[in-house]
Formats: sequence, C-alpha cells, structure tokens
Amino acid sequence: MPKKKSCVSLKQKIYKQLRHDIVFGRILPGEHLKEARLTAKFQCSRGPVREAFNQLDSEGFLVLLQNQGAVVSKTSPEEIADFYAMLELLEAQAVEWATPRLNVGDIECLEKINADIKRISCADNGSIEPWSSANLEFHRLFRQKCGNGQIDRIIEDIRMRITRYRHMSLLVTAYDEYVLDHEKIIEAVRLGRAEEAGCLMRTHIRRAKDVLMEFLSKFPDF
Amino acid sequence: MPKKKSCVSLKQKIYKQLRHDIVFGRILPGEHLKEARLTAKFQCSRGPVREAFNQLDSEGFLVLLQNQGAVVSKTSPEEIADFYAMLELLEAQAVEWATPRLNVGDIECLEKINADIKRISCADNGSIEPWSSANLEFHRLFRQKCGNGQIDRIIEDIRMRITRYRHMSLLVTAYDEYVLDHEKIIEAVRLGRAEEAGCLMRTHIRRAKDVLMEFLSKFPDF
DNA sequence: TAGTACAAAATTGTCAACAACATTGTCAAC
DNA sequence: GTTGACAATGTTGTTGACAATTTTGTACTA
Repeated sequence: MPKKKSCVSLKQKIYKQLRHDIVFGRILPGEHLKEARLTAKFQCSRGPVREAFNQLDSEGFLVLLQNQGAVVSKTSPEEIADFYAMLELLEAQAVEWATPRLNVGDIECLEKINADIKRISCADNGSIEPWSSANLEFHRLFRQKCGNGQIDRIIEDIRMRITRYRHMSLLVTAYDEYVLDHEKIIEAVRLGRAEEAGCLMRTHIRRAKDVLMEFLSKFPDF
Repeated sequence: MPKKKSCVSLKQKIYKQLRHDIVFGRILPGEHLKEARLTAKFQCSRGPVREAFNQLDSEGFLVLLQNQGAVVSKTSPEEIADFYAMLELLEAQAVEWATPRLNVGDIECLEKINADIKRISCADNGSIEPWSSANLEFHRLFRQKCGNGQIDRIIEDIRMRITRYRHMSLLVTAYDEYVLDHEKIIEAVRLGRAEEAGCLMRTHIRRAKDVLMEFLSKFPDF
C-alpha cells in the first residue's frame, strides 16, 4: 500500500491531539492510556504513539511506568499550590520587566483583550474556553515582551499544566474582579510603574489561586 | 539470540548516557547525532535511540528537525543570560523560603559542603568536576528544602542546561569569592534572616553570571 | 568554471512481528 | 473460604525491514 505524503510527522499530530485532550479535560487524570487503542484511533502503528507518549511524559502530562504503560498525571492540590506560587513569582517579574518595553500599541492591545474578556464574561453562556483563551492571551503578552525567552517558556509550561484544574474553578469565579485587576495592571503599566504593576499581578494571581484552592478543598474528588 | 534481562529500559540507559555526554561537554553543541552511529555504540535497534532523542529534544538538549535528525542544541550568550536571570530570581526565592525551614543539621550540612568546596579549591588540581559537583550540592540543598517541589524541578533543569557553559568559566574563576559568598549566606540563614539570605544568593549568582558572560564575550567561538 | 538536473547513497519515518514483562483467571491444597 | 502456584491472556519493550525524504555525487550544459 503506498503511503500518503506526511508534511507533519504522525508523532507530532498525536502529541498535539493528546495534549489538547488532557489540557482541556477530555482525558481525565489517572486514566490509563493503552497504545493499542490509540493505534486504532490514529490509524497508525505503535511507534509514533510511543514517541508522543515519551514527549508527554517528559513534559509532565503523562507518567510512564516501566512495562506498565502511560497514566495521565494527577496533580495534587499541594502541587497546584506550588505551581501557583511559581506563577506569582514569575509573572510578577515578567510584568516588571515588560513594563518599560511596552509601547502604545501593546497597551492598546491589552485594553482590547481585556474588553473582550469583559464582553465574554457578560455573555456568560456557560462556555469556559473562550474566556480562558482570552485571559491566557492577556497574560501571555507580558511574558512575551519581557525580554527573557526562558521565563516565557517556563510560564507557558506551567500554565499548560494547570489549565485543566483552572477550568474547574472558573465555574464559580466572579469574573468581574479579574477584569478589574487587569484594568489596574494596564493603568500601572501605562504610567510606567513597573514595580507596582508587578505587585498588582502578584495579587491578581494570588486571588485566582485562592479561588482554585478553595474549590479544590470543597471537591476533593478531582 | 536470547535477550538479556533488562531491569532498566534501553531508552533510559541511552538517554542518561547522552545527556551526561552533552552536559559535561563530551558532545559539543551543533554536532549532528546519527541514529545509526548510536545503535552501533549501544548495540541496539533504532527504536530506543529515537525515544532517547525525543526526550532530550523536549528537555532542550537536542533539537529534532523533521527528516533531518538531531542536533545538539547551541545556547547563545543571550539565552545563557536569560537562564542566569531566572536562576537569580528562583534561587533567591528558594533560599528565602528555605531559611525558616532549615534545622541545625541542615546548616551543619551546608557548612560541611562549603568546607569541601574550599578544600577542593585549595587543592586546585585542575579538575573542574569535583568542585562543580560540590557547588551544585550546596545550591541544591536550599531548593530541596524550600517546600516547593516545582521550583526545585525548574532550577534543576536550568542548572543542567547551563552546566556545560559554566564549566568553561570555572577555568578563570577566583573560587575564594564564591566560598565567602556561601559563608555569608550560611550566616544569614543561621540567624533566620530570610530576606537577607535571598539577597546574598542573588548577588552570588549575579557574580557567577558576570564571570561567565565576560568569559563568553572573550571567546565567542563557544 | 559555475550552475543545474538527475541518479545514487545515506538518513529518517513508519510498520508489523517477536520477546519480555505484567495482569488476570483457574484450580488444587489447606 | 483463603491462599498460592501456574497457565492464559494482554500489554509493553525491542527488533529488523521497508517507505519516504534528504543529502551527496556526477555528468551535462552554458
């Protein structure tokens, strides 16, 4: 049988699909992934599936056990708290570094994103993903412009790891507070007050952390 | 041919060996690794080699190019500067968090490690690795005891990534200053002055950064 | 000589089969 | 009924072969 042209490797295709399914909660923590099942789903052999597993393992989304296959990693409340403590530290620093580097266009962009967030909040159609995407975009802008590619990469990784759990807490979140936090941060950035902007970001993330941790304590099943 | 017992997977064995060779400079940045050569070296098929490549790729030690194999990743001076900026931030925080958690035994341990470092410095037999190991151990203690597993993991990753370059700068380093820095940090920790200890760590890492960056600017070939 | 088209070689991507290991189910002994 | 050995089954680890792609070598043309 002649093969089809492969512009992008099967490994990458499978990796992206699986990561998306894990991050957005379509595959649950603790679930045991079997190579055979995915081979059937993606119509390929076990090689590419195994390579995708490997990558997901070293990024923390899966845990590979010797001769026992892959399990979607569970993140304990303690680990989530640790992740959020890192976010506080890193994103505050990113904002501080970014502030003197942001131009008028960037600030307009931030305002536009925050307006979108506000609009989505008001619509409140029960769908979490659009809100979450817009929110991530707001935070992403700072770290991408802060001038340190490593902090950008590390924050991105952490955000990916906690997205699944964050989406839970969004069910009970008062979105308005977050929008106001964002407005304050934008204002501080506009005035060039880097340190203040960093503090505001820290407080903002702390608030999100508290909401999520309280949610998790109420629903220990997750 | 009957196979030997495999307590640890070939993939892991190859991964560890390759990572060690990269981190300790036995394989140089930019070098193209070919699967065939490694299958010969490790006496196995291409599967495990490919899996090791994948892991090294997602950890940043290699870059996998579509249909073009694996290249040992080069780290530019700018990226190294970024890594060090992260270390300043993260290790200072780790020390600050660790300070109230360290007991008498831990502090004795720190003093013992620093004494080892001093002894190795004086011996000065030209071998970098023992000094580097002892120094890493000193820094590792803080992050392991700081109560945040994620910061520990992230710092470990960064340290791995820059070890190769750090070893260069150790050729021209005045070790004594580092030992004194360590002593000051220990003293601050003993007195429970968390914030001060954090600042000292920040200064200490900044010093190491400056030495390395100056070295790299003198030898741009690396 | 420089440049290009094309064939040959080398290398990576994928696959299907086999070997090693883990889990499950069965059955006898107590 | 419980326990432990052991076979049966299922899953992962590894392999060698083939397909697809890239690189290299070579002859030809301007």
